[in-house]
Amino acid sequence: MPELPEVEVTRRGIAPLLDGAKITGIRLGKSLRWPLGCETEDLLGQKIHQVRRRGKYLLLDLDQGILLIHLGMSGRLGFFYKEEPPSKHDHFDLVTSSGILRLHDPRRFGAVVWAPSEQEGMGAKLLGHLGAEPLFVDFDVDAFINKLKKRHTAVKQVLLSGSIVVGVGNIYANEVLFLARIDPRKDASKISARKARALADAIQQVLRQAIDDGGASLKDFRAVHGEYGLFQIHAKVYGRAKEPCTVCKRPIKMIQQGQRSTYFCSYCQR
DNA sequence: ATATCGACCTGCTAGC
DNA sequence: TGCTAGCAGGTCGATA
Repeated sequence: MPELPEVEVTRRGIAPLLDGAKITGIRLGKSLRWPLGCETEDLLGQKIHQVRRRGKYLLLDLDQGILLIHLGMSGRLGFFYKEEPPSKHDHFDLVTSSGILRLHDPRRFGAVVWAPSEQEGMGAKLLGHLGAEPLFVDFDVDAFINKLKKRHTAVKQVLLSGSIVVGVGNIYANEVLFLARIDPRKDASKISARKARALADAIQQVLRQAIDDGGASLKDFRAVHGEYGLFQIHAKVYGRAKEPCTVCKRPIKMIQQGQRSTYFCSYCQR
C-alpha cells in the first residue's frame, strides 16, 4: 500500500490534527518491526511540533527527538476523537490532547521508533542512506542523472533501492518507467541523459498525480478518515499482465526482478 | 560497492 | 465447498 504518495496523503491528513498536540498516552500492542527505542513514559507530556515526511517515513518532531512511523506493506493510520477499543491488527496508539492516532498493520512490517534526531541513533540507521526527495523544491535533476550513470544495475532496481531517489515503490516504479518509455531491465548506467531527464520528469509527474488522486487504492489503502484513492484508475501497467497496452494494444508483460513483479510493455519501453 | 536471497507476518485468491 | 500454493504496497541483514 504505502509508497510516497500514500505516506504523503496520510501526512496531510494527520498533520493538522497533531500539530501542537501533547502526548498523553501510549498503547503498544503486538510488536512491530523494531522496538520503540525509549520508555513510553519518556514521551508523555511532549508536544508534537510538526509532522514531516522523509521517503516513506513520517517524522513527528517532539520536544525531545523525533518519532518515526513507517507503514511497512500493510500499515494505515487512523484518527479517533474518542476512545475506541483496538481491533485485531491495531498495534500502536498515540494518545494526544487532540485525539488518538492509531496504527493498523496486519502484517506488522511497519514501525514506530523514537530517535534523538534524523542523524543519530535509529534516525541515522533508518534515514541515513536515503536518496533525494523527488518532490522537494531542491530536487536536483542533474545530480539524479549523474548518479544514474554510476549504477550498473537494472534501472527498476535502482529506483526501488531508494538510494538515488526515495519514495518510488513497486507500483510507481512500474508506472514511472512506462511513462518514460524505459525498459525496466535496462542498465541504469546505459540510459541516455535525455531519457534520464524524462525519467526524472516521470517520477515527479506520477507521484504528484497519485497524491492529487489521494493515493493508490489497489488493495486496501485508505487515508486517515477512510477515504479511498483513485490511482488504480490511472495505473497503466501495474497488475495488468496480459491486458492490452493502453498505447500500442500489445499485451503487458510480467517478469520477476529481485523477487518482485515487474509489469511493462516490451514494445513501448525500449 | 553490488547482487542475490532469506527473513519478518498475515490475508487474500486462483486453481485444483 | 475446501485446501494449498503463491502472491502482496517494504526494507534490513547475511552471504558471496
